[in-house]
Amino acid sequence: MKNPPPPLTGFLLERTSKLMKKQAQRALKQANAGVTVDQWVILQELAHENGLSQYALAERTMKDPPTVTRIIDLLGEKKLLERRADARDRRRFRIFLTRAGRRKYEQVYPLIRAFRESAFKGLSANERKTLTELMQRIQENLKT
Amino acid sequence: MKNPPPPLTGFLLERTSKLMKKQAQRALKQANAGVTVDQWVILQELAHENGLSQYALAERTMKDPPTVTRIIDLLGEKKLLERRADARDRRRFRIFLTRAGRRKYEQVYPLIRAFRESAFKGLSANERKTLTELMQRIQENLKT
DNA sequence: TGCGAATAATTAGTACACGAACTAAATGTG
DNA sequence: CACATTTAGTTCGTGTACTAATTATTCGCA
Repeated sequence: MKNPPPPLTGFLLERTSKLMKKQAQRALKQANAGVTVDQWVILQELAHENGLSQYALAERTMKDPPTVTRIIDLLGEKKLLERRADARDRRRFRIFLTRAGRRKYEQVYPLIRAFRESAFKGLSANERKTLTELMQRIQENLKT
Repeated sequence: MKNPPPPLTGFLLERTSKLMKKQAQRALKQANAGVTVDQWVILQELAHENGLSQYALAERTMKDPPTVTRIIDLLGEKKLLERRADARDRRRFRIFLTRAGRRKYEQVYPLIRAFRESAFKGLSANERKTLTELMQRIQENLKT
């Protein structure tokens, strides 16, 4: 059986996003950013709203709670953020960037921004909008 | 600092593909397919061309050689494929589906097909084409 | 008020991703 | 032929993903 390769529309998306993540990771490493892409996503959320709970972070980053726990452990070891107990709900932690964490965010942000620019280079505003819409519709289809 | 969330065009792609993979995984599990998505991708390539080397499989599936090694180990344990030495190049293995492997492929394929249909439901042929083109252009941008 | 259900976070176990370093075999060039 | 280079595959270490199960706390509601 030697048919032509199947129409990999499904994996086209996966491959593209995988490639994007890999290249972003390289950019971070080459710049000695000291954080991974996934760690940076957490920093980013906190930079925009400090004091989120781990569950909130998990939702916003599309990661699972155990994954967030681990990433926060790692970022905590690097002193980029800290857990503080929530006074009202003792099950919960609220996560805060440290000063070093905010500095890290501000240092790395331009890199990520430049990376995104290069990834979407040549796409018109209209095409970017189309892309966003298509992604949203696919996500809707999947959220049965 | 409580700005609105940043424009996550980069992560939109990642999130969509992550969601897609997660749901595909669930579909496989619910049907007791006995293989993961990544394992299935390998089976699929072999179903279309049996006897590929591990490097060829790595390229076609966008996975790294160590990853392919591990997945092939796992599929080998399940007796779905087997390594055979290449007579001409003793460094190389050629990977062949077993009869059980081919049966597995044929059993799982309709599931995957249905899943893809549901993911892209409502997208016109034109939109699918646009999506493919945009993915390709982004990939080109990244392959510098 | 009390007790079952839901929630926040963690732990454990398996699978995948990726870089780096390694082995063994094949290839190329002088 | 000799020796450096390349290639196929593996091993190792770290980081991420997802499921299931566990603990502690809070909520819902009779």
